[in-house]
Amino acid sequence: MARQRTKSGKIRLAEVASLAGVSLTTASRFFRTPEALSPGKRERVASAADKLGYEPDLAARALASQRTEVIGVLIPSLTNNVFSDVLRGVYDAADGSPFTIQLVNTHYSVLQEEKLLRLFRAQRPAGLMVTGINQTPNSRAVMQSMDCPIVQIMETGPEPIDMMVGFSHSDAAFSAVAHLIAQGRKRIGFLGARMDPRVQRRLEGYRRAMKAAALLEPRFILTTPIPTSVSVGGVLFGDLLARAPDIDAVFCINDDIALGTLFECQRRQIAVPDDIAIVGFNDLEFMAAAVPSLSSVRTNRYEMGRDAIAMLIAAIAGERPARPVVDLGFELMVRQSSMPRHSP
Amino acid sequence: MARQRTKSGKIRLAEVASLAGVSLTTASRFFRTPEALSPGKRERVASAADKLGYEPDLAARALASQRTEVIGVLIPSLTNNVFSDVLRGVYDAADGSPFTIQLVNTHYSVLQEEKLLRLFRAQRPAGLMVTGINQTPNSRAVMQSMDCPIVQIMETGPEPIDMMVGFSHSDAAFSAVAHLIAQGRKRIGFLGARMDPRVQRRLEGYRRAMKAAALLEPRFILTTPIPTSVSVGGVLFGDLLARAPDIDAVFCINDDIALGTLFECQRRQIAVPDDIAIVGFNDLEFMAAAVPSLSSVRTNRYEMGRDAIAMLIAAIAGERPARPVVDLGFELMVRQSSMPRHSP
DNA sequence: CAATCCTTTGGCAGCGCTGTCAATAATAGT
DNA sequence: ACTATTATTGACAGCGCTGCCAAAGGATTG
Repeated sequence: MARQRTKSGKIRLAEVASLAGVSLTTASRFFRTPEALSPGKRERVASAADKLGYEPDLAARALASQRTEVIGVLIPSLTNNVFSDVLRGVYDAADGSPFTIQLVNTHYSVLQEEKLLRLFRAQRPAGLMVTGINQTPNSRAVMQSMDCPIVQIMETGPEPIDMMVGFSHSDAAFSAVAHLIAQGRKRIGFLGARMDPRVQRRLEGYRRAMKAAALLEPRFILTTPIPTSVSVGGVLFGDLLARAPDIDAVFCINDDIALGTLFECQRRQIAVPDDIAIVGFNDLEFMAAAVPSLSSVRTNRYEMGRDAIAMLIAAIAGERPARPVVDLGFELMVRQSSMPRHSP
Repeated sequence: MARQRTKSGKIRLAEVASLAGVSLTTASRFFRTPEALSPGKRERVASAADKLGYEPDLAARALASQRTEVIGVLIPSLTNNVFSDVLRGVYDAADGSPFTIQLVNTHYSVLQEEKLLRLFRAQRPAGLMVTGINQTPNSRAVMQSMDCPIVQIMETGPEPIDMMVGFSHSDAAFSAVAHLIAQGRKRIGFLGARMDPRVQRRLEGYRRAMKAAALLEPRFILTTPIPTSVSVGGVLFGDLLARAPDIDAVFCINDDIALGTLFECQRRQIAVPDDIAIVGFNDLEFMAAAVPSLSSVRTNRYEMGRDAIAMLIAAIAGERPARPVVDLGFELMVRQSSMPRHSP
């Protein structure tokens, strides 16, 4: 009898086939197109595979079929807890599917992104998920040549490479600032850090809302390229106050900055919302628990990751979505920090 | 001339070889053992590969060599922001190496862990990183049969499967509670959620410290199986207060719970630290920024992920560490929330 | 100068699986 | 009953690369 077992003791498909009394081809077919097998053989291959504890060799499969079951995921940062929610959705959606997530970190660098895309292309992924819509022409070209479904997440915009699931950061910021204006706030600060493309668009939304109310003043806007954190939020707020002591509200580009601002207010005995109103962005869990509770713009991060991967998996199976661009929207969560002032 | 280019237009190694004027074997050797090539050929293969933009086919390589350059990483949760720091270290350490991280989520389930380990084994990873030390006998058996370096992280303990990098959660908790006792606190609550093995050991450390001071009382201990969050922290603290209104300090199993406790104190006008001292665990960034700043036990999560992967990569290269178990320790960060009371 | 050893190179047989095509069996149509 | 289809199955040739072994030089040694 010919060699059945591989050197390493691993069970090969040939062994399953011979135990089931079928050809290698039929055994292989059991895993690819089980419906093409007669019920009898299907059953026999299944039980043989089960009895032997067969696990397919993915490398051999990938080589022979020229396809993989890998979904490449490009994320700009692992630090940012926004992405940890997205990733939860990503992994949850991939769970139970045959697909494997291959996560890589671009560190907010478009060159790194280009390099990683080339690397992915060489491995023929089944699908690809990329963050944002600001890919370089080179990156777009690489993706276009990849012949696998691709989904862009976090934002929506014109000219999707393939599919998109996100929301309008500009509109979300606009609505937050419009809310503050509606509450009677006039001198609304903007606190931004690590000014990535999405944050830039939030700034754009802020500008649009302020300009519409004829309240826009450059001195209200304070940004820094350094990464965000709660401490940075406190420092930024302090700096803003030094520059524009008359502000009566701040829109923070994320919740860490907002929490840092709240702490700084507590430290300086500034009453929130009576002296200063605060609105954050993302609506992390702690915003509702803070004292006072902090207003924020809820974004659907988990759903974004989950739906993006689900769309990808469907597209890999040939089911193109009806609409390739999905806008998950946002919701303004108004809490104590941006409520009307107590009457004096 | 024989087929050079693969159907998909991908450049194969044979093409590089012929452009460089060497045999396929030599070209292959350039990527495996470049030092075995004569400088001249090495140079020619390098420039040919570069000119053609050659990217190796990893599936073919894996199949032929019976090895992969994949490091499997098993993490129990993607929600827990403790792990996002670990993962940052993991990905940073893998960056620049030929190794690829394959991340999977066990959802705190040992059965899931077992299943995932079997799946990994079938793909012959180059190395493996698993969380914690509470693997089932089955899981240990699978790992032992895997013939690749394995590192356990988050904790230290006896009988490493192979290597370990972590710290003693029990000692860390002990030192936090001992600190509170040293500050004159007598009725110290314990707030725990999602009681995973590491949290259990923190409880053990708390018990040890309290018992040593003859202060241990069951009513001080409040735990819940539900996942942690800031809100849950607030609720737990409220419940603890209802049960033991006389407590003068709380040790929280993580910083989210601690922050929730602080907020709940603010809500109830309980003075921190005068009425209640608070100590958290992990020392997330916001702890220092809170008002009052919150004491915590600093754990080296980033370093844990980074060092674990570095050890793995070294071990794959044949460089076994001098000591297979690395204790990264912890540091008690004493801040305002556990300072002495103001004199009355 | 021959014998020996080391360095460098190439030929070749797979790695475990899938895609293609042909063969056969079963079913339907006339 | 006989042919046309369709449903099942199997044989076989690779997928692109590496590991092994042998060959060819070159250097070294006695």
